[in-house]
Amino acid sequence: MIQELKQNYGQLFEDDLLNEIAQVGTYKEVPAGFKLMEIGSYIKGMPLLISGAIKILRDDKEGDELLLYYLEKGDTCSMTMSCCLGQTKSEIRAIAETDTKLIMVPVQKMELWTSKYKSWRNFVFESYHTRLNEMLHTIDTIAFNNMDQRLLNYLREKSRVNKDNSIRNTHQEIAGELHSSRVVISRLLKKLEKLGKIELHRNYIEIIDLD
Amino acid sequence: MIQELKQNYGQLFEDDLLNEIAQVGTYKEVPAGFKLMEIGSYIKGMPLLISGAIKILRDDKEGDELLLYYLEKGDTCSMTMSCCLGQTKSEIRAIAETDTKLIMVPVQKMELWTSKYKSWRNFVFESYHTRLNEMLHTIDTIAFNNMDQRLLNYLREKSRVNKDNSIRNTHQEIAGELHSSRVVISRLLKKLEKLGKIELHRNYIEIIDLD
DNA sequence: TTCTTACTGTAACTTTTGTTACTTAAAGGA
DNA sequence: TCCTTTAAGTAACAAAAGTTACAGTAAGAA
Repeated sequence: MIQELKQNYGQLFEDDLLNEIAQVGTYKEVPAGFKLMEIGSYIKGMPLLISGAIKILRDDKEGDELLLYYLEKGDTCSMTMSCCLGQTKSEIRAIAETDTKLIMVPVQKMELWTSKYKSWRNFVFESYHTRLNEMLHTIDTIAFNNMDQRLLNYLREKSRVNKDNSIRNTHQEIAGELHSSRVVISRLLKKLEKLGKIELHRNYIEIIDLD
Repeated sequence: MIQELKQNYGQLFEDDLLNEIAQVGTYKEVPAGFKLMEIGSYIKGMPLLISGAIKILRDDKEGDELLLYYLEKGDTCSMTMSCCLGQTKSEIRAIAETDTKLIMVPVQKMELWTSKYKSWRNFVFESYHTRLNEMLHTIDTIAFNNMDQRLLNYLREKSRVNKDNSIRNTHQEIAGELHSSRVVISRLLKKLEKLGKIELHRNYIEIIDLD
């Protein structure tokens, strides 16, 4: 674990902190689709991502989903930190988008490290910063774009985080993450196919050119 | 200023910190409508709200607005803190919703206080926490609700923040903050009036019962 | 192989939201 | 007072998104 840590967080954290993390943290490998956090559940640990990607989702009362953003290598979950302080329940759901390697750090250490290590403090602030901006971006997308534009963004992002030119999802699943309906998504995808941007297949979508 | 500080932040901060704030901070009273922050501008200070309310707005490329949330007594602007660290430009616009009293703290002090005062650190984290949740709530509203529901929420919030049963805005202004069009808002307001929830007048809306 | 299930395509229709255009009316200045 | 400006009401239409229903087809199970 310590090599993984040094490789990914070596420039960020001082050695003392790296050692502490190695001592109390647990290394985990989770497969794509693994649920790391459920809405309403209490939070035991804070994830430090080594590789892979985690998608963060929000639910409405009817249980419909909405994809907020992805966490990637070097990211942590600001929501988790945020919740830890208030001892509140999770407001979001976290699911591994790809096979993911991460280190789980017990939340109790949070406050201690925050006063002890400047680098940790900076890391935490930096995380909040990127997360707030990510949320702003999410709001922009929802508020200012039509569904066709949102769908394009979605395909681009998904392809990027998965490092895969094929989107291996059904239209139903995509509709869920965009909080739309299957028929609407099928319709718009067909339009994109006619524009030569994608190719539709059963269970996957081949990206041709999304510009 | 120091009384204002003690009254509003006395339980939160230790005396040393209160004194430091009093030394370097500047007390300000701004009238409703005053622009405190523009998108793209650099940030000089961090606001600590004493009374009143500030609305935080986001723009799209065409210059259309969207109301994100209000800052109130005891709040500060996490976006500002967030920007300070990265020395980046403001992503949002801040305009006084009501006459507002606040203390402006130079951003240079941020980092120092963060390591020096535990109470400051907690305050900053707490701010991030509430702001992230506020953003989540904003996303919920936009993504999961129709315009009529959003309008209802808007009227409720506005009335609460202004401590006023009349909404003193034109339909045009409301449409702007909800990122909709005047005609749509007029239409929905008329529907609410017919339901007996509000009364429409020129330049203001009387709230009857929003439940 | 056949059968069943899940995924996709598409038509027809509804609802919601946005747009254009025009009218009426209130407020405030000259 | 009249005139100008701005706000609000409304109709008619257009576009976007959601819904229902059903058909065709690929994939995997029996």
